[in-house]
Order: sequence, then C-alpha cells, then structure tokens
Amino acid sequence: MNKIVIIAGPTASGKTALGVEIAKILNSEIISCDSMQIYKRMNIGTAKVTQAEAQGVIHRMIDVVEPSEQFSVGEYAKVAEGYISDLIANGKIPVVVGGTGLYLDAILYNMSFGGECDEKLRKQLFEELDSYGKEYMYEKLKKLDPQDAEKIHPNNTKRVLRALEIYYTTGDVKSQLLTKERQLKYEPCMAVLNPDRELLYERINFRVDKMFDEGLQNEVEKLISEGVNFDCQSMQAIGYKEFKSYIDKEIDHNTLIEKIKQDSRNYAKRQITWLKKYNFAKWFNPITQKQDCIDYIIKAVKE
RNA sequence: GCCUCGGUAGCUCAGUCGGUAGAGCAGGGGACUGAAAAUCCCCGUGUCGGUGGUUCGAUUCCGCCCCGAGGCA
Repeated sequence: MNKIVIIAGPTASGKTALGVEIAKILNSEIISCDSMQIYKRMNIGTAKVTQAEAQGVIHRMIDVVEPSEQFSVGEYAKVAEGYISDLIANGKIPVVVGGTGLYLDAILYNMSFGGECDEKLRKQLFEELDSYGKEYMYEKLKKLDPQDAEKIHPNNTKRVLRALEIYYTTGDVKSQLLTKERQLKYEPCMAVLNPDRELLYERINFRVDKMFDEGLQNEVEKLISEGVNFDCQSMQAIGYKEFKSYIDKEIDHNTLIEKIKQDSRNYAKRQITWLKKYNFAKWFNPITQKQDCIDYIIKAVKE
C-alpha cells in the first residue's frame, strides 16, 4: 500500500505551516483537505495559505470552484484522488493537510457515495418538509430504510432528507451503500495537531481579529457585489455567514466579531471530536512537540 | 439622607402562595458516507448577597447590613 502523509487538526492549530515544512522535506506537494478553501476569492476568512506561507510548495484542492457554485465530497474525492495518484506515480509522498473530517474520510477510504444531488428533487423534498413536517419525513425514511433511520435522529432533518434523496436517485437505500467494509486506500502516516484547549481558543480569537485587520469585511462585501448571496453553499463558511445578520442590521460590528470567534471555537471542538476516531493517528501538541511531530512523520514515511 | 427596584449556575435571567431550584447562552462529551466551516444528540448543586428573627423547616416571610441601578431631596 502506498504511503500518504496527513496533517490534521482543528482550525488554528498550525496545520498550514507544518504541512509546508513537511512537504519541503519530502520534496512533495500539498493536497488541501478543506471544504471551504475550495472556493476562489474566499481567502481571508478561510485562512487560506498565502503565497509567502506556501514558500513555493504547490497546493492542490484550493481555489477549485466559484463561490456561487455547489461542491460536494464526491467531487472532492474524485479530483483529490487524481492529484494523489499523480504524485505517487512520480514517486512522491502526498501531504494531505486539512481539517474537514468527511473529506479526510473520502481520501482515506474507499467510499461509495450515494447518487448525485439533484436540485429539483432536493427542492421537492424541502417543500414536502414544509407542508408535512420533519416527523412525517422521518417516518417516510423509516418505512423505506428502517436500518438507516435508526442511526439518524429525527431532528436531524438534513440527514433525513439526504437519505431520502439517495433512495430516490439510486433506487437503493442508504444502509445498502454502507454494507461494504471500509477499506483504507493508503497507508496513512497521520498527525493530529492538538494544542491545549484554552490556548487554541485564544489563538482562534486572535486569528479572527487579524482577519478583520486584513480586510475580511471587504472580502465579504466584494463577494456580495459579485452576486454571491447568503444562500450559496460557500456562504455557510464561518467568517462569512455571520455577516448576514450584520448586514441586516440585527447585530453590531462588535457582536459580529464575537459571533465569528464563537462559531470558530465551537467548530474547532467538533473537529477534534471527529479526529478522535482515527486510531492510527498520532496526536501532538504543536507548541511543545512540533519537532517530535515532524520527526514522527518523516520516520513513518521512511519505514 | 429617604424611597423604589434588583442581587439565584461562568453570563443573561426565570422560579419557589415556606418543603434547599431551572431555561437560554457559554463550557464539556458525542454522532457523522455527494450541503460537513453544514446538521444533529447528551450533560445543570449553585454558601439562591450577608446576618439575625419567625417557623418543625427560609433562597422564599420579617428586621438590619453590604453591593448595584434609578428616583426624591
């Protein structure tokens, strides 16, 4: 099995810098694993690598679609897979850097996602939800796929609808898709960066302030003037979506900043929860164990 | 100085016609297969400002004191 380096961790844990450092040592490229850095012109708020930070290291899976476009894990997996294979074919070890859990799964495992999302169908499901309520939709799923329904909380409407969507587009029920054993596609040499919680939160707060200094508001206003609205998937990103209530004059500027910090902190915690499931990953405190982490990765790659 | 209203969880506040209390947010834990920076689930003991009194029993009623906000002087 081919080796692959993975640097993961919550937002503001220092993945970017460490990734570049390791990619340089390995003379390789970085495959970003981030659901929001996919979008072009969303640079400040997603903390995308700057040219200076990249130090000449090539980054893939960044700036791949317009902020007005839809994107999905399935597409991510397909495109990222291409870059990874190319690197491996050239005798290089890909360096995957990012914190989007589902996307990491998509790289690591052989997964068969359900059918593509069908705009019309999705709309239809939403209308049904509006008129009959979430309990009705859940009951509907329960009849079609009791096994999957059991795993989804009735309140988690988004999941319920997606499960229904899978059935209507593929004719197969979701639990059917999941019967196959998950299989690792590569041999992962994986490090999770995990600063002390308190420090992590401080870093997040600091970073958000910095984003505003660097012109986050300008970036958002520019996107909006281009026609990107808050219904766009890209605008679900933390650091962007919070601007809606600010622009609608529901909150003041200071509350906006605090809200972005808060959302970022909550997100970081969810990321950590997800990353705990990779039992082959080694966790490091990026402040006190940075060199240990680099040594570990380099050694794992050479073994 | 007098009057009024407050002082309850880290924060904002609810409540107890007297039987030692509960929401939201924060915080913690968790789930996760084409929206995932999304979406969802679980977790609430704290001298109920202090101190006396009434009472079998006070955070709740009464007195005094302290702190905050407002009003009258």
